[in-house]
Amino acid sequence: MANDEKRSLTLRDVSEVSGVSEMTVSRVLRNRGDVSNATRERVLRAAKDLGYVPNKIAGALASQRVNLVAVIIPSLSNMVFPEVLSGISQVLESTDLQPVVGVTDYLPEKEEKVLYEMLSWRPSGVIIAGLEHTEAARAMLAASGIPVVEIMDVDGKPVDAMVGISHRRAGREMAKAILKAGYRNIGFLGTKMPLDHRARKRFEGFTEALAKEGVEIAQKEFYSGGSALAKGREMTATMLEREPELDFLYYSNDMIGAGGLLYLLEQGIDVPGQIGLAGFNGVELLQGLPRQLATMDACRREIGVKAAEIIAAQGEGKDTAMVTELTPKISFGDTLKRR
Amino acid sequence: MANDEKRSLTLRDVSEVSGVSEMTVSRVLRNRGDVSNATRERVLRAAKDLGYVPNKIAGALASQRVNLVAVIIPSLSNMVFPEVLSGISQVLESTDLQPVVGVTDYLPEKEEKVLYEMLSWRPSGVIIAGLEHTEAARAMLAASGIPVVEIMDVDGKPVDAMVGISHRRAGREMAKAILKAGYRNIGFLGTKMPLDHRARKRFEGFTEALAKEGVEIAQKEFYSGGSALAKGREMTATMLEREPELDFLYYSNDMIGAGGLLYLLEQGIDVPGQIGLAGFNGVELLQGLPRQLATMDACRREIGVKAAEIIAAQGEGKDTAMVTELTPKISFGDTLKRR
DNA sequence: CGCAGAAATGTTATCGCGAACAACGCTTGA
DNA sequence: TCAAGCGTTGTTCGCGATAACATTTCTGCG
Repeated sequence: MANDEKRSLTLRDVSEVSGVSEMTVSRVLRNRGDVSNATRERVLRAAKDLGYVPNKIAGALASQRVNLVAVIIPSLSNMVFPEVLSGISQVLESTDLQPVVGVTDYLPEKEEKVLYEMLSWRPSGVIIAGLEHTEAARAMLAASGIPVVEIMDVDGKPVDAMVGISHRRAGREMAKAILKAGYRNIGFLGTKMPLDHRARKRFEGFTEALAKEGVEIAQKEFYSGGSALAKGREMTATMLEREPELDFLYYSNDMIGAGGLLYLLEQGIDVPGQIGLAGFNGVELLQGLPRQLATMDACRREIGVKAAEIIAAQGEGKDTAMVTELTPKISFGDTLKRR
Repeated sequence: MANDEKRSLTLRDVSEVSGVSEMTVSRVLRNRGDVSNATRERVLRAAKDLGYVPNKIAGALASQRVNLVAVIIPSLSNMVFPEVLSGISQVLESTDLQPVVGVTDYLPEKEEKVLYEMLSWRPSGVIIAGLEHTEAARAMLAASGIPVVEIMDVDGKPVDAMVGISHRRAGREMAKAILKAGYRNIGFLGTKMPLDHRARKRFEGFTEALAKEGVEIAQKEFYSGGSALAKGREMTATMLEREPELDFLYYSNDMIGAGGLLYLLEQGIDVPGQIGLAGFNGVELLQGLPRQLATMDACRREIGVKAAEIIAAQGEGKDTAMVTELTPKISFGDTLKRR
């Protein structure tokens, strides 16, 4: 069954064993073209006995086709991108395409490097998070000649196609809901965000909508690194110490929101009576919390699905919409009064 | 800067623009061999102007070398594997190797498929989670002729190298610690684990060590799917309803443990006085909980680091240890009495 | 039985790059 | 001035597969 040679097997080895030409072996293994059942079986048998695994490198070079889709995202360690990936995988599973993931750690230069690396494998498409890239990265994407889908965000101009939500609008909507519920003394807690453009846009939309009603954010607090849950806890404590009059806390993601929620409950503070809370993302984690945190679904899975569908469709020559804006819905949970 | 042709660029295009041979361009772009500064700069300039990205497919075929390391893991959506990955990436970053991730969803057939797919790209090494694979998968690994490191687990026989902890031992140690603290009426909560061999082994070690002291697990509960935090909560409620006399709950992972902890605290139950708790993995999340859950670190990052080091070393022809067993440490937290 | 047309199989020419070796040209010292 | 020596650049060939076309072997039907 196994083979112990140093040199790896080729079509030629299989063809010699099965007594047909390399071309026929190739046809059998790719299920393409007419091959009689007898030879097909003989070839499959030989391939299996030898433990032959086709060399896609050579195959790709010869056929000028690579069944890979580059997926470039900032991080795997929060809950958001794995869910996007799962949407992508689900769709691609029914095609012959395969996702390959690259992680950028929110660093533009690393993004550029990862992109270069992936493009050098000539994938069939690129799905990349965000609309902000280095100039070189944009140029590569534009020059690549393959379908490109920028995801998560629609506040900007895409190289090619984009699928996402408007984070500015998400921030605005949340602000409106908060104001409508009667809160006025609002604190914001988020990541240090020079490089997280989507968090920044939410923040901008949020402050903008507040300003329109003459409200200004009373307190801000930013973190970076560490356990988000713990950070949410700490930041909440710090902020309330500084400004006990706050009646609402808007967190830029659910994890720190959850940390804040746990802290407030521990302190015996009335949520949402005394203080209201809201996060962002709609992560699954929230379902296990003592109280349901108000949040806004970022449509992560759906974004992955749509993006993959675009790539798959373009692979088949079909035309597709260039911009797909999804609309997140507020979930009020138990931490944001309704009216 | 950008190029709009349909056909993608080749060395030839760059060579024509810069007026040297393709070989010289190749040398410049790979930083290999002697090239005068004048031509080097001319070539780099041309490549950049054209937006040329080398074709690694052709390069790999010609050089018979691929700088990819296949990393095959069951899931991305829990906290455990991303951390392993981060260890791997960190090490590989200082080499010219690059990880490529494949996900199996804990399904042996999918693992086999993913492995086949990855091997067909002729990577420089394979890092794969677990010691249990289909026979075909084992055969492929053995026949591949490249370094293979099986990770996470050392309770079994590896194809080649392995790095991990003994989950049987981890289960035993936790059992001992629990007994030593005086608990006797113990419940177990975990995943439905026919396919999660490591969870199964922990469970086996756990029951075995209890049995040695004449203790038997009083209640068991298994889940699958859904939000782990919420499941932990539900299962804990169910279990205590069925058997209020329990004085300890051992969870097969920290997420469900955290759900249980939150539930118990809400119910005003004295932890760890009335009921003790422990989980497994040592995930970062725990740091934000109201009380520190007892757990056992799975050495995830370190496993990734060691595995990557082995691959990197073998790439350079160095010999390495075939078995690396790491020893997890119990962290008592606030939910397991000390003696 | 014979021949058209389909089915099955083989042949040849790439694909884009890198390894190995060849050739070039400039410096240097006898 | 010229050969040796070295740094630099070019040529040839092949990596392992597939596309496109060529050829052979079956079929079926008049």
